[in-house]
Amino acid sequence: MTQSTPATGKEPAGTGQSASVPVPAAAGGGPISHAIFRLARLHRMFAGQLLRRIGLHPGQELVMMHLWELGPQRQTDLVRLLDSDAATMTRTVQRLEQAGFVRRRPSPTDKRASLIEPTAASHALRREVEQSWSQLEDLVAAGLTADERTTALHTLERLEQNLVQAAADPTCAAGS
Amino acid sequence: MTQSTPATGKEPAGTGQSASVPVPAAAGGGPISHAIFRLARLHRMFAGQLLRRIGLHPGQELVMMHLWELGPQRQTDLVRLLDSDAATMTRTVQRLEQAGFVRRRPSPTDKRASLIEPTAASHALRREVEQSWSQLEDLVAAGLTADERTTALHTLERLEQNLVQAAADPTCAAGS
DNA sequence: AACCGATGCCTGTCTGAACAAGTAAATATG
DNA sequence: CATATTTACTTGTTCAGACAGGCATCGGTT
Repeated sequence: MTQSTPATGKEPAGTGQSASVPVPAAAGGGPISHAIFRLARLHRMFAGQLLRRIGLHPGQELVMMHLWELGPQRQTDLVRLLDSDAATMTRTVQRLEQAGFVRRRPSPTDKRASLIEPTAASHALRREVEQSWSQLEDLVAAGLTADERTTALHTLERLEQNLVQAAADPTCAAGS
Repeated sequence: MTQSTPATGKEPAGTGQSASVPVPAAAGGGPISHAIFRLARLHRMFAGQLLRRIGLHPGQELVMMHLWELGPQRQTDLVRLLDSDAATMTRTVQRLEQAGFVRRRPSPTDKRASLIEPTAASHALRREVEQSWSQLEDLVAAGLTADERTTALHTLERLEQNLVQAAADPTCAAGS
């Protein structure tokens, strides 16, 4: 019971939450956290359903987008670009390779590394992927004016920046 | 939609993104989606690190919070409360049981169901879990006034509502 | 009573994500 | 040149989440 009631006097149960958004008091201690959690979940679910149609799993499309745009990359580069994990990238690339969307070529300058490049077959997906992203964006930002979208984006980035800073801050308990 | 028109758009620069937020043009087609994605990722990571200290994995704490608050529940109830999956719940409960945080008791009225209840040992975690949630909330909303927090919460809920509505909307391509 | 659909739960499979550990090559250092 | 150290990648393990399928029970109907 940190602050179950925001100072602004918002009725907890009265926030017009639809039935599909169960907000038991369990989450009262972190309303924003809980909202992020739910939004992220829904968002990911939608992304998954859009991607499923084009034969990709969530996460894979990001790899492909970077490859399409930047050309062949080493796995390390992809890891850095996506802020992902080397182990995850290894397996994701393996699955993309198995699915025929990427190919591996040994790096000419480094025997440890291999260059990942999109296959011709993959380019057929590019449009659909970009379209899906636009579609998702329209879904999530439906009914928002350009101004409101900008504001929403700022809000999200503000929250993100808080976490980014906290990660870099030594006082943070979650510091790596 | 179609505002993206990323076909030739080499116009990344724009939004003055900070250095720690790699926003290659790949995400230009869905800035809000991308922001949600990144925020969620960071947020989850922090939650994971906070929870790790108290021996729980992300997701498990939600189950426990509901059990602490509502008392013994059937798995189906937990699934509905968390808007989760029956299969996932089965395994999550198994792990919580194995970890000694919950116990299973056959339902007196339904031979199919069992009641999941928190163990005495689990109650020792309750405070820490709630504290972690507060801590996470403070991290993610650091530097925001009460007003700004309310606004941020509204923004998140607005986006969520858009997705919820889209899910219910027959015109939605992502309909089940 | 017999049937049948709905419900509660479980298992298998596949995916991403994270952590730990290990291999091989490149690079720096002695 | 020989030895560390760093880098690139792989593998193993564990977890959540989603989907498909299966089994037992419950309920309502016939």
